[in-house]
Amino acid sequence: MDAAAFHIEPGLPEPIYRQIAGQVLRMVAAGQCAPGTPLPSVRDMAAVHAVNPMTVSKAYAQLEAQGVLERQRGKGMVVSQQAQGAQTLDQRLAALAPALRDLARQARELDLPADQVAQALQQMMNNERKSG
Amino acid sequence: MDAAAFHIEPGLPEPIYRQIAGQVLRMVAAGQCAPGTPLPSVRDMAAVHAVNPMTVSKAYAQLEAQGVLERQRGKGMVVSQQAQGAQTLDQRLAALAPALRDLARQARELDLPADQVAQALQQMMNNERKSG
Amino acid sequence: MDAAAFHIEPGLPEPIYRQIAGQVLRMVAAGQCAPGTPLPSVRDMAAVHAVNPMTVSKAYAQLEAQGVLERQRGKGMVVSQQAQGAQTLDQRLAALAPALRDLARQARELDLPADQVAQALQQMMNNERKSG
Amino acid sequence: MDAAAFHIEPGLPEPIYRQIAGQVLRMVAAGQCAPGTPLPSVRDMAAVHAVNPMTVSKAYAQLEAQGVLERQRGKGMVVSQQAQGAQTLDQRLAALAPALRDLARQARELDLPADQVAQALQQMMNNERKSG
DNA sequence: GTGGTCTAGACCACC
DNA sequence: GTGGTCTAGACCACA
Repeated sequence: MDAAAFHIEPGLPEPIYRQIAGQVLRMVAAGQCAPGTPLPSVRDMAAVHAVNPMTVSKAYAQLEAQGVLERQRGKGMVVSQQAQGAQTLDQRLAALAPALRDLARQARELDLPADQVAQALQQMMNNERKSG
Repeated sequence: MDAAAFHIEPGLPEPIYRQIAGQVLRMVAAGQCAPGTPLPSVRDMAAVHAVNPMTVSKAYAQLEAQGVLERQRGKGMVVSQQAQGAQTLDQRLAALAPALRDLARQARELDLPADQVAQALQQMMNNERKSG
Repeated sequence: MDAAAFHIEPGLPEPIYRQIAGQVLRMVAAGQCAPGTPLPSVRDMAAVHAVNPMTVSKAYAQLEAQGVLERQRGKGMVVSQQAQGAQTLDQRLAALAPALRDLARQARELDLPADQVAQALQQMMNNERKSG
Repeated sequence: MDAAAFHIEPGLPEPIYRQIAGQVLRMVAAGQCAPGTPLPSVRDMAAVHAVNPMTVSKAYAQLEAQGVLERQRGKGMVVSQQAQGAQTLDQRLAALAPALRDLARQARELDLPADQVAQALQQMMNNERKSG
């Protein structure tokens, strides 16, 4: 897992440390990084994204407390052995549910038809897969 | 526009005053309240949702600064004449785009197939239409 | 003194009733209306400027309390006999002093040279005399 | 930019938070503080001027919404990169125009000669430069 | 250390 | 009746 693989946007309402933690969480859940996979060092991550090292450290510490990461003395953080990676599709969909619910509420307030919104989302995901 | 028509959830990461402002914004954009429509008084809104009047006032003040609301001195707030209400479907979809983009990114990180996510969203919107 | 001679702008930070009272005060001080001169009726003033009659009434009441206006039963308000009209130029300049002080502070914060500001003000007054 | 550089007067009709915002605006426009310049912390400003922190915060929030200030999370507010600082003399004069117009109207209602008023203003500005 | 949010309550200004 | 302003103080989130 390279530091450059992360996408961080300061100025977003979501705090930086949570952006980092969220991405790690989701990538682990998707099975994109097996137990034992090393994470970018705090120093690297901070340098690459021009962010305060304490911010990166906070994200890692939180993930460690959740049991998603493990600290290997002298080596840094790695994905925990007990991290439940490669979850089923349903489990991962469930993880997305709150965000979906919030979006659905906003769409309804905008009086948008369900199929149009779903279609727009699908297109956006396909485009991102190609470009991003 | 009745105070009870608003849905406020404390404890959400999104601050209350922004929840209110967001809902007004979307309802105006959807054309659900034409220019001149009066808003619930600060005191009513605060009482109905068990919230501090200042919190409601903050939402209104922000919308006034954006030109969405107008203050009628001694009477209350109304939807501004120059507020761009009843926007086209495309405009409203565009207003939802940032939220869609964010969701798409999360879904991709969870390695979820686009059609599945879109389908889940559509179902959720249909269910909300019945219940909510 | 005709109702149309007044210039009222809602939406200005200065409250409407004070705009009215201020104009009467200054016009009396300038000797533009002698003691006994009748003022526009509350009803007329309110109709002409699309303002709440209570707002006009409040301005008049305040001026009456200051001794600038008198209520003549059945006839309406007139400029008071004891109103000190036609003040000297120095007196009238003194009345303008607070506003001048505030403007001077703003100009200083904008780092504007005194002569330029004074010149701009003089031009603006001359132009207004022609047009307004 | 030091907190002591600000001049706040409670009891003035202009609310305190607007006094602060106005001064920042004018100082930025005058180029007295370049983009990136840090502002006094909310707490400092509040303490120095014996004002509630929320009042200062309100001024800053409003300026941030206008794009004049930027929030550096965890650090404080700085003058925005996109803030249009160091405006030309004409631009700054234009910023003063509404205030000038209002003053001109009052002076005209007092039937004061333009040159006398302009002279009084110029003297006041020169005196302030010495003392203030 | 920084700013943000919210509360409770007071007082004012306007219509 | 309406909203606006300010205070005092608590608690949170971020870096």
